[in-house]
Amino acid sequence: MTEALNPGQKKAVTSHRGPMAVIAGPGSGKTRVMTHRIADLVSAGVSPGSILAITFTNKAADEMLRRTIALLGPGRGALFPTSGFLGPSSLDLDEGTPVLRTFHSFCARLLRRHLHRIEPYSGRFSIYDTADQQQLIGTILKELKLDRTSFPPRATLSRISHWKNHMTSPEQASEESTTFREKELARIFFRYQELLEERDAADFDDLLILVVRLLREHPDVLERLRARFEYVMIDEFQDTNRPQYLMAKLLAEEHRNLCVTGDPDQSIYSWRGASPDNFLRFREDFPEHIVITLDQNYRSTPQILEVAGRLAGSEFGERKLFTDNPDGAEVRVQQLRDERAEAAQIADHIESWQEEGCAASEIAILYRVNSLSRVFEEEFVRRRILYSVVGGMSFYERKEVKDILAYLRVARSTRDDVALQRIINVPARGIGKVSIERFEDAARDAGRSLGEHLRCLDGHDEIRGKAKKGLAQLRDVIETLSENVGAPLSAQVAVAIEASGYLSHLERSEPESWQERERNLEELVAAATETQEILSSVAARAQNDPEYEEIDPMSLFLERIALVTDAEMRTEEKGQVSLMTLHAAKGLEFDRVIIAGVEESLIPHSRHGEAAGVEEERRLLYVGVTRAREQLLMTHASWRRRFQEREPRIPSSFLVELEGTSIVFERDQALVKSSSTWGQTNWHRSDPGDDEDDGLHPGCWIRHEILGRGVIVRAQGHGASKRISVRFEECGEKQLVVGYAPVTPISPPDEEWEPC
DNA sequence: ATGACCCGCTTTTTT
DNA sequence: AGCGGGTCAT
Ligand SMILES: Nc1ncnc2c1ncn2[C@@H]1O[C@H](COP(=O)(O)OP(=O)(O)OP(=O)(O)O)[C@@H](O)[C@H]1O
Repeated sequence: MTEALNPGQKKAVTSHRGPMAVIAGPGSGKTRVMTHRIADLVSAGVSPGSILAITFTNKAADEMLRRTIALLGPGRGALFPTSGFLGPSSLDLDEGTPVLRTFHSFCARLLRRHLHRIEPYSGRFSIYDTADQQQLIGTILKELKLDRTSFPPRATLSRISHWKNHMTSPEQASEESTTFREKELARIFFRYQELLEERDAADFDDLLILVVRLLREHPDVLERLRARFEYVMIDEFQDTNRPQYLMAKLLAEEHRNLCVTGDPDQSIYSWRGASPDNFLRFREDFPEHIVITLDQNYRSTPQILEVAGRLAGSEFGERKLFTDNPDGAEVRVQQLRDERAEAAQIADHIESWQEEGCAASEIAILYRVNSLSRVFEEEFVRRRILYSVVGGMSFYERKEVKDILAYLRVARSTRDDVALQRIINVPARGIGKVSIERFEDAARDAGRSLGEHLRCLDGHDEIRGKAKKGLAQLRDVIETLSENVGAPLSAQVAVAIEASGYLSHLERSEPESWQERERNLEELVAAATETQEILSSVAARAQNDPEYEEIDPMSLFLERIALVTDAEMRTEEKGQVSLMTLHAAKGLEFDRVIIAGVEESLIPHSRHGEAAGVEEERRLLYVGVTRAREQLLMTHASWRRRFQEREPRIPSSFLVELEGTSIVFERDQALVKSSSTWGQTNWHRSDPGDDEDDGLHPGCWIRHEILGRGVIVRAQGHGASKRISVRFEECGEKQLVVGYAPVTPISPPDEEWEPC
């Protein structure tokens, strides 16, 4: 198998030693460089096992491994089996396989082996996901007597995560805090970290931070890893954070073979502590590095790139892209009446594209927030369009699945109190709020975890009667599960469902949906079986490796569930349209892309983080636009249902900036009617020079086709992109873009209508 | 003291 | 819609 490389790519692929940064725009072949470079290293005789390649998602890792094997050809590729996430469990061994993983999965695997060296953790540490974290915060708020309205768990966690991603310790956070609120947050942070340690648990941020600590505090581990991974590569470098960079630096600063690829213009995860400033740090720490820029786009038509370029504007995109690709269809922007009309229109497009012969798997619908997927799903089900939603509410986030997983976690570790709290009275065993509180207090006073305290239940009697019986019952269930830890994974899962009496609980408490939920549990058993099979085959292959060290299967099973989102596990079936957020679309490409809900307050989102601001929103749309190969369509609705209300919507301000490109703007027919200020002409009247009096000044009255009558309170800008704030009689103040909003100046209403 | 039931708030993006 | 927090019947 061979694939073309341009001179820049070739240089990047064949420069094996020394630091290198490949900085290039979308579709310029960065990912292709990564795969070819791995293959080239191996062809040059480098041991595959000495290559560490970090990708942004697990899916990208699998894909890269697959492509590398294909490049090497059947003889060579067979050298390293496709083991994916569950692959060889001990990273220090198995020289035959390159390690292709995300930072998080790489770290988790490393910590399984080495975390016992950091007090007070063990190699069986639990990984806490967002739900676990939130539960922990809930516990802490109760303990510190803070209320959840002033410290919403979500926001609290994001503050804590921000500190952690900047490697700020709770002590430092407390010192730096000036306001009362910040100080309280720092207190929560302190306790949060304390409890994680007590519970032998790591959250996602800890996985990274603990590895940095491990490498700093244990030189022998660092030495071994440096010797093992002689070539380090990182993809999507613009979206790495502090701990990730430190880790890369620690691994590579001696041999200096660090290759990073990325595109600052596609940096969209600053809210997670990521920053393209890592490129600057790289330049300082590896001053002898070479920079390779690629500026030819192989993916998209000139029409799509024109839109991308305009979106980038002068803000970014100094790396101008050019393409030799032939002209394609015009980029279109469609306005629809409401979200249902939008979904119907999109379904129409998909049907006609499929008739043209476009494969469903080459079509993607992208949106800013997951909640938008629902209306599409409903429409697609009705129209029998096959689709698959990437992300959103995943299988492993279902309540029933999380409950059973909690049983498995409790059986594995007496320190995992979040898991125990989750199932202490599920199914109901007569242990109520008050009993739980007493039990927790007693455990804390005794200096024990809940799990330990439950074990020696008979030794104390702060709880009696029904609740005590319930606790004893729970203890016995956990006992049964613990005795089973050696059994095959699927058997362990089955026993958890069985011993807990979960099925009858479901039937009792979920009269509507118990059947579906039961099916989910069956699927969980099946997932365990599958994991077991993969692990057995990995173990079989490693048999002649005397140093092969097996990590317990349940740890790996739970780890995979925590770190590999279910979208990534789902085997991609052909013939399905993909639905996902703009974030999830990063790094992917499709023949035809529809970006839905391109409306103000959605993109740019009304609650974008303050640090990165609207510019990150702009980059996000830029990422979405540049996913398309042949055809791009953006839609926006004039009305959108949110919660129970129907809200009027105005088009994204980013669309206004796209006037004057080859984009075709189309309005919903039902809205066109006869309004004189609304028409094609508006689209081309953005020149501030020929500003005629449009009758739209503060104090003037207007009529909006949908919103009714209102008075202008503010006006900004000129021509079609002029923005006005209008106080409507019916629905309060709204912002409108003159070029989009169907507004007509009217004379002020008669005085007699005014209240006197 | 427990648990069934109702109400109000919430929804940005994710490893 | 889904969860925590409240109320009320057992
Ligand atoms: N030298 C080349 N000749 C022809 N096609 C190429 C070349 N290099 C890359 N491509 C193709 O261009 C497309 C984009 O490449 P790739 O995904 O590697 O880009 P990228 O830089 O990683 O993009 P992004 O930053 O948007 O994720 C792919 O379909 C790839 O096969």
